[in-house]
Amino acid sequence: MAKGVTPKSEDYSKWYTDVITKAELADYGPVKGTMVIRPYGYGIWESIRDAFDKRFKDTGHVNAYFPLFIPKSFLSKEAEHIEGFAKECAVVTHTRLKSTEDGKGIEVDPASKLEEEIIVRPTSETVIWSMYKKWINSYRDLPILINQWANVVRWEMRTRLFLRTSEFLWQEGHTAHATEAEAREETDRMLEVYREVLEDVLAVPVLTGKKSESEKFAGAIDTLCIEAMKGDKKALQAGTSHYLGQNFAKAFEVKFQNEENKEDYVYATSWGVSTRLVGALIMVHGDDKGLRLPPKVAPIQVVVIPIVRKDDDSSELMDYLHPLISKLKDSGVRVHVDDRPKMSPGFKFNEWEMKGVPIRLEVGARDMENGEVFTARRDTGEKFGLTLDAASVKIPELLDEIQNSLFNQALEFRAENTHTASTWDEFKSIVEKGGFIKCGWDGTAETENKIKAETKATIRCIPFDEDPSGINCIFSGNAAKHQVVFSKAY
RNA sequence: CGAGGUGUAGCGUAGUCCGGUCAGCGCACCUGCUUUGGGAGCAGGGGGUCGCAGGUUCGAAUCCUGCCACCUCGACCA
Repeated sequence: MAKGVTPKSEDYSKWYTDVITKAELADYGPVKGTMVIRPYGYGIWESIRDAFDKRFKDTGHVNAYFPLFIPKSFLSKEAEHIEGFAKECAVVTHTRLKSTEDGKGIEVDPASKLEEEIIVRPTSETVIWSMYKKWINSYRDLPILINQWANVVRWEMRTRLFLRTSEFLWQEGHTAHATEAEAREETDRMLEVYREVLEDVLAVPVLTGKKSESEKFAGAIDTLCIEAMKGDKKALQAGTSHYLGQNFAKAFEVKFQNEENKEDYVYATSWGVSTRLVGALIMVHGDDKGLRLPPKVAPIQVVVIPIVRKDDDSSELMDYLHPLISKLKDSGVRVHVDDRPKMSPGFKFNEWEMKGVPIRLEVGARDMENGEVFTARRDTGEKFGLTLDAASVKIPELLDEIQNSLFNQALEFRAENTHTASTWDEFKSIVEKGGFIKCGWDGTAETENKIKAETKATIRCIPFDEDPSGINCIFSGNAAKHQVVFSKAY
């Protein structure tokens, strides 16, 4: 591994890609805009995925899998929806390759052209609702609470590792309900699941709220969202939960008979989070030494680095450590012993710091004599000795403490960079400095567009706890309809 | 699709103006010895059709032509 990363303050986006490549989270794929998630990065995703999956199941959902390929005709059924995705769909037009005339190359076989082209899913609403039509007849068939873990493809022009790639992994929940109230309740419930996982597991504080008309999902009635603040003070949409009303039910003619024996269209929701969350994790917690992982998602929570000098007996050291390591493992701590020979301890320290491991234990002859392990915290950089006996109890406590400390650091950072603006000049100067801006908005798309054109800041959300009474629109000066949060976003 | 820029080893690069011991350097990699508490040292070693295809020339990484690829910047996207 090469030396350090570009400092955050010098070039934030360079810092970001440096951390990803040097911590071996991901690499660029051979096709532009694609990404290989390497084992260490995938390990983080697995922790995130498992945390969500458990909560989805706990709230009554089941997993299923729908096809990657969608008939082109499906995409024309919900006008707004297709409008939103048309420009980024990959299309399958042929089904075969053949050798070229000279036998040296390979080319598309024109004879294999498809009658109806096939779309690679950019999201699965359409396939799923085509199936729900077959499965739903009566209110007794409802609700349907299905989630799928899948890859989707959105042919993006400008990509960034984890934040926006042509193909990404995600989870998409698609539920069908008999009443609007029930569907809206589901939308709220899943947003709350997202908030909880982000804050309690990823240690990323988020704002919760609703998207404005122009920022909402194509095809939704309402889009609820969680928004995080990255280390560059810009906003990152971390998850969305949509109330879709009867839009898709009408497009796919999904009707059911209700308890009064009347026919009605089904009410829908969809909600998703993606591998973008790995990017959020990096940007929210990382520092100039690399990643800092919250213990709950860290593939390795404690790394042990034995320090073996020339005449030392390494097996003696391992005997010394063994009881501690097995006690930690028994209490569910993910421990890794880095016993690679011929690598200096200093090199290992830096490497594991780059990879964001929360706790490092250095153990050599000196510690053995003292009956200690030398402990270093990744979040604060603090170092101290722990007696061998105390360590097995103290380390799990320390992991909890680090989890909290990372959350609190991020919360503090957000608080420092969240401002209230009451005049347009004030607004503009805060946009310059970066951060979230709380202010009034008259509720019109016109105002929203003008603000975006002039400052690049967008409405990130209308927070649930807004209080628009007595304030005016930051731009038009009219009475505010909402109190919103503006920010530049990724 | 509009405007710039770059292609030399896995990565980063020198050389290109002015053809000729220019195919070199750093990192990484391999071997050996000495090391090991914050990115070890020394010695030796492997690896390159100089983006591709033509052309000019006694001779091309270098000059000419044509391709190709990628990067950066401008069009409501987890």
